[in-house]
Amino acid sequence: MNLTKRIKRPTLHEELVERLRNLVVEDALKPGEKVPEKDLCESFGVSRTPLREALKVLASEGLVVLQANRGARVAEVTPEELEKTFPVIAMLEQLAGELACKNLSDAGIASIEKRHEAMVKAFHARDIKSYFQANQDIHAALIEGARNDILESHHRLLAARVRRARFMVNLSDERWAQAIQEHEQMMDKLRERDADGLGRLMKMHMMNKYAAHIKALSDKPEHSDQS
Amino acid sequence: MNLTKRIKRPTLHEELVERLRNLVVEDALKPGEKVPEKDLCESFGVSRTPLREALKVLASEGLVVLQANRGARVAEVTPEELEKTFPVIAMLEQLAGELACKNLSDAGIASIEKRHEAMVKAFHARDIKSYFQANQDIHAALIEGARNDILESHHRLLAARVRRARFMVNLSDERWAQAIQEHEQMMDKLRERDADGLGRLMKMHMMNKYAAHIKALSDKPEHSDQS
DNA sequence: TGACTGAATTATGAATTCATAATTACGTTT
DNA sequence: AAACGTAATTATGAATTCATAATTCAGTCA
Repeated sequence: MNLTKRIKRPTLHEELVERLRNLVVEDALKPGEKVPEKDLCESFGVSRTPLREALKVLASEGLVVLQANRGARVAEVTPEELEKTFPVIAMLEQLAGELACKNLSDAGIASIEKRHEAMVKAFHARDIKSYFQANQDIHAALIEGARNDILESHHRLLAARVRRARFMVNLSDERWAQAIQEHEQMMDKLRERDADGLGRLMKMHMMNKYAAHIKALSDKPEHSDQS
Repeated sequence: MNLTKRIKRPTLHEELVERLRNLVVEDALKPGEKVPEKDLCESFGVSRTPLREALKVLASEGLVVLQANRGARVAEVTPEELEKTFPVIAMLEQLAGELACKNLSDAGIASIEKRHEAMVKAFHARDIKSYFQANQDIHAALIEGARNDILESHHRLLAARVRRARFMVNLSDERWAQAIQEHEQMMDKLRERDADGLGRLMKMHMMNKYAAHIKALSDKPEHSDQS
């Protein structure tokens, strides 16, 4: 009798890390906002000890910042941070593309292809929600297809931080169309299993996304103090 | 009266994260070894609370692994992990090389040059200790010269994990000489501020380092059970 | 009225306590 | 003697308590 399956009862603090991370990434806790231990403890029904452990982890991930004797604040998403984060993500995506071409099975590629079609359909239907989900799925599948958990975990960390930026701007229709085109090209390379090609495209895709963010930010009138 | 300088009194847990990380990276705590909270609490003179917070952070950095109700163990350094980590570091070094060429001042380059000479001297004197230190300084200076703290923090995380591998093998004289040569080429590119060139070289340097590790591991007789 | 002082309150960092899971030690049975 | 089962011990996860830093708020004085 070999029960390889382990009974998984996550510890409180692991659970909390996950839930808190979601609150931050999904913008339920807004950047700059202070994270009141007491309130969260009550709403989660736990004591401060595991919650504080979770906050330490979130801090090491860069999602919150701790100030001694002043508690935790949700980390801001600044243009400077984006400027520094995107190039790093772009490099990781490049590597992911290269490795995915080598390590994905034909079935894996077919699965991505299906999601790609769903994404294109969502684009034509202007269904932002579905588009966003499909897009995220595709990228996640490519990263996972690289079969490199170190790469995956670091990518996830950075992606979480950057994903919060989507609440700062709304992407233009032009950028949306361009992104679809880039994805088409990526699919071509993936089908051909052109590792270098896909890597280059994924890196470029990410830097173009960054450029679009920058542009959207500069176009945004808000915060321009001269009225 | 503007005292921008803040009195910095690190919290206990920050201090502990640092000290524990050192113990792990410097191999005072051996891979696979269990980390007994009680003993460490005594030797550091702190209670379990901040120590456990520190362990959670170390775990999120991948230096220890936590098992529910079974405490913490120092993470193993496996060939599989190295295989996955080195390509990621290599990409980050490539980016660092590109950015360093753009962002380092002439004085910064001169400073690296000086360390490079010290390293070469240590090589000819076969002074491994000094060599290792100078080498590490150079890489750190290049990373820092990239002026990208996101890149820097992720690189530091990965470098810490990989650095532990040096206790697994001893590098060959051939590899040592080759590494020096690679560094010479890197210095050339840096002087010319050839961003792409330096990036490529740094990536290659890292992958060659990996290859040398693999070779040294396979040459190593230990653990080959047939006696 | 408005800025400053200092006490009261609150929130935080860290130690301690408590409940329980894991490990060890021991005794029993075959 | 070896293997199993059970009790004692230890280690861990989480709650609670305690000390102190930060913040709030009321009162004072210019």
